[in-house]
Amino acid sequence: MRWSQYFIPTLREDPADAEVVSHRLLLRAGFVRQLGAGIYSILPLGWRVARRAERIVREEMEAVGGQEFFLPALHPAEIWKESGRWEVMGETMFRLRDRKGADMCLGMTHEEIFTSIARHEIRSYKQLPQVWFQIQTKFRDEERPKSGLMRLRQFIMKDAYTFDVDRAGLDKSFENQRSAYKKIFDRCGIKYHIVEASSGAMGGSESNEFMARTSAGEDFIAVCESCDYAGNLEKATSKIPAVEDEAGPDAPEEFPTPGVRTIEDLTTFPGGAAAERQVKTLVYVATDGKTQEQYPVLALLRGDHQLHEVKLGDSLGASAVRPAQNEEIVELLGASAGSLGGVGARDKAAASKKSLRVVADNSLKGRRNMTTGANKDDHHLRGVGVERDIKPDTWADLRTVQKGEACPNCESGTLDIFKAMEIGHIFKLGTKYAESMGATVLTKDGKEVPIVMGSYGIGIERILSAAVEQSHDADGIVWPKAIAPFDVVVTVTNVKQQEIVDAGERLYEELRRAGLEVLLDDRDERAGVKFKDADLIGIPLRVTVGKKVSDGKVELFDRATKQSEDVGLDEVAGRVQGSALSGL
RNA sequence: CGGGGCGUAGCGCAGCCUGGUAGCGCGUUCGGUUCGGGACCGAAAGGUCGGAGGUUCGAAUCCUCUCGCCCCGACCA
Repeated sequence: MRWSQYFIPTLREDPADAEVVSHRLLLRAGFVRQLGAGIYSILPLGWRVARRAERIVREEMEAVGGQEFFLPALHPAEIWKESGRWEVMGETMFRLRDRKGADMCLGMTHEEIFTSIARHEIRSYKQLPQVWFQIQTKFRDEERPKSGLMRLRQFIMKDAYTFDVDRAGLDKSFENQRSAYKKIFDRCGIKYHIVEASSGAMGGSESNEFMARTSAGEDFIAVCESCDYAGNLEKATSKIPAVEDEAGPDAPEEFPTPGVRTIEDLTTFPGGAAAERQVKTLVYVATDGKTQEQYPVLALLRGDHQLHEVKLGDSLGASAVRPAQNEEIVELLGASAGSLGGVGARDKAAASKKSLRVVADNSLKGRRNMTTGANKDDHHLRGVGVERDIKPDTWADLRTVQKGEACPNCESGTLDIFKAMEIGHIFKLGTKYAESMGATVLTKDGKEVPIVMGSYGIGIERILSAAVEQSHDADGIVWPKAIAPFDVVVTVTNVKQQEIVDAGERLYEELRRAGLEVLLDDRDERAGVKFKDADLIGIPLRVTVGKKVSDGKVELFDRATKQSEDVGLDEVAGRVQGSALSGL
């Protein structure tokens, strides 16, 4: 490609609307342009990168038996009504009507469509397993599109689905996908962590997220510094030292605590208790995942621990949880936040005809002689035994892991916590869709069973964002070699000097013949402008053809290290080729 | 959806408070000098001031409505 003819609209100044690095650089370097909130046009340079990423994805999918489909983005409502997700997806689904008034939607994902193909065509265990995938545009009316290409309303996704006759088959398919994903992100030059994730109310027994570390990420993950343990904060656990309690009184004792509202207040109040000797009592309202009924929940934690709301929701099988309003709390327990406790809470709630669920964090197991609110304003109880006096309905992991705590998986490691963005997610779906949509096969012994499915996604644009987030400097993008828009840029420093131009042209041809993707900067611009632009768009290698050609030399410049070296014209092609193929 | 901010030339912004013929920088075009890290001089083109309605002799500026975008929060397979 000749730069003079190629469309690379670089911007000298930062676009006002771009906040995060990847957004800013992709815009400035001419890879994308915004059309609307969460809707982007991908320009030629950006499309080259996307196509290279897709190619890697395709190769690795095919390597584990994946067969590529191309499914519609426009779906009739019926199929979504069958799986029950026409309602579940709510406002996130783009909906429209055709000329006859029939409900339609734009696909957010393709479980339904693939399942419908499977149920019509797959009848026997002999046809399984199947691994199907596509690279397709997805539409999601996100409440808040943001951060450039990170949260889009229209985006390209590789979605794969596996179909197996039983759980064991699914486990194997899942493992195949997992290893394919590793290869994909390794090849793309993205550093990632595989974390255990909450599969939410959508069902599915197990899911792994592939998370790329970046401050622009939307999730927090906890990662062990010495072993390979990693978890999304909504799932991560840690080992914490146990607290030894002295034996307390035989029954809780109430005592007045005027003005005490917080855990902190009580630690300094005469006759109070240290935070780890208190029971923190939080009131939530949960929405049941199946019946959609709302009910109150008491979440109990150690005083110095923080609740993680997703964990609470998961422990209840709830589709949503929210903190209760103060009026609701008073109605339920007869006291305001600051004086709440689990002792007798169920009875108080029953008096107002509410059924209350009490969930306690695992760290409260066996604890006694603790202090907590008395459900009476300005009063607390001491000498409370959690099992003896509160009797929680459920024990669960509710607390938010903190940086520096001990790894739950190894002996010596501690956890680091940082932000990351989700670039891939693999799920064991099980039989959820097969059952609701009637996709069954006959087993060896003639039994009809639902197909066991897995679902696996990768956001293509997110590969671009993650790569830029992780690999850039003050001058611009530094593309990983495997997905760079070009392998090398040949910069002709002065197009008015024939000798330089001729040498550049010859080199351009030679490199192309060697099978490389080459960009020839043949623009009538000053050398400085060309260097700045080349740095900005992030081509891994630059060959500068300048005055030294009269000595038979050009300059080889490494974008990542900024090292340059004089190389003889006869050996450049070999050097460039070697470097371009050297992977990361 | 709640809170905040912003829509003025291709891009980045000023002008608005206190109404009176729309400006700056970058970019673009032409001429010249320059030519290895975003050159310089000179000339020029380019704007229904997001849209609609209103107040006024007169609206980018004041008022009402509306559309769009960004950020924070909530939300999120």
